[in-house]
Amino acid sequence: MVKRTSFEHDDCPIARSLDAIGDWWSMLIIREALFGISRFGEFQKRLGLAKNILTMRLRALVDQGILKTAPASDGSAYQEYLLTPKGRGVFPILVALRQWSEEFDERPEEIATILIDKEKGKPVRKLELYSQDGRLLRAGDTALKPRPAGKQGRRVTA
Amino acid sequence: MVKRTSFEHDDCPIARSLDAIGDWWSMLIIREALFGISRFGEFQKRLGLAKNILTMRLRALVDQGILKTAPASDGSAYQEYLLTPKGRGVFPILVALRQWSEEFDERPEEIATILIDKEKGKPVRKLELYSQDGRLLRAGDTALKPRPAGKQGRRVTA
DNA sequence: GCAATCTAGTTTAATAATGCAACCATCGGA
DNA sequence: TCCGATGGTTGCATTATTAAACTAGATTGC
Repeated sequence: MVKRTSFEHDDCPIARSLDAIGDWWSMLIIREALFGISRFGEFQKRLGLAKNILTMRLRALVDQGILKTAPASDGSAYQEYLLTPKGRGVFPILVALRQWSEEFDERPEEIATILIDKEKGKPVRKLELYSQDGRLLRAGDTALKPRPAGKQGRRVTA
Repeated sequence: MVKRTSFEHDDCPIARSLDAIGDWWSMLIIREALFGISRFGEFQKRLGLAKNILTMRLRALVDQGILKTAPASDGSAYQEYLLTPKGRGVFPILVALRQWSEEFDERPEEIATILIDKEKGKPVRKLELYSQDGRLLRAGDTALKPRPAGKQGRRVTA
């Protein structure tokens, strides 16, 4: 059985996130949604994906509480797809992906857009990870600790 | 997963990142690598993926400059896979994925690990996005600007 | 020095996930 | 009522992913 292995029940939070939004289209759909896209047709036109795939992705995102459907809003009798707080919470992930590309892509000149802050119109800073007492942390400065309460499998996957 | 439409030449940096590392396994391979895993067999054992897929993923990651192969190191005559700076640059993306799961997962009690800073042993802060003058930015506070068309200027690596 | 085993793959066959195109249903307007 | 747009669904061909079997060189045991 081939069964695209699901990470839904993995105890690694990264795997769990990937299970939810770790495919090519879901992230891009959320990206569009963050820019205000809400209609089926708009998603389809801007992303250029097959409609059946879009149908499935939207349904999955709704099922997971990342999007919610609302009955119309602009007069038309159709529905629209709106981000929930969980969906808006994906924003930092998208920023991280964007910044990685900006920093390491071999042809950054092909990147068409820059993320700026609306108020000043200047590029945003790089996302950075800090300790609770304010030190800048890099990968090597961090470690994983088993989650305290509860006892469950020890498959400590990084 | 069919003709897996490639985003390689898309001008959106998010799409470009996803094209490079946006599949389940690549991210998880990099996650393991960040924790020091470097051998084929170790990756295979810890991730439980098919070996042929691992072969292809490792090769793709090497081709993209995310991993590099080094001839042995622990004595054995085999090779190992080491992260390049580009590979280590994925760290914030993984942190973002982890934190999204921690914040929004429906069964957070199933998450086995917590990311702490080594020095103090305390959980890290949440990744946050700041403007150049230090204001905390949310999705709605940002916008996209076309990249200043132009010369070969160095780019937004800030 | 020979067999057993470990490592790092490749090959194969089956199955599951896409992509594309065509089809269907509903709504609003003329 | 007919027409076009929106929001899907269905079929079919293509491709990806998988588990499992197989290979070949390196290492270990004896």
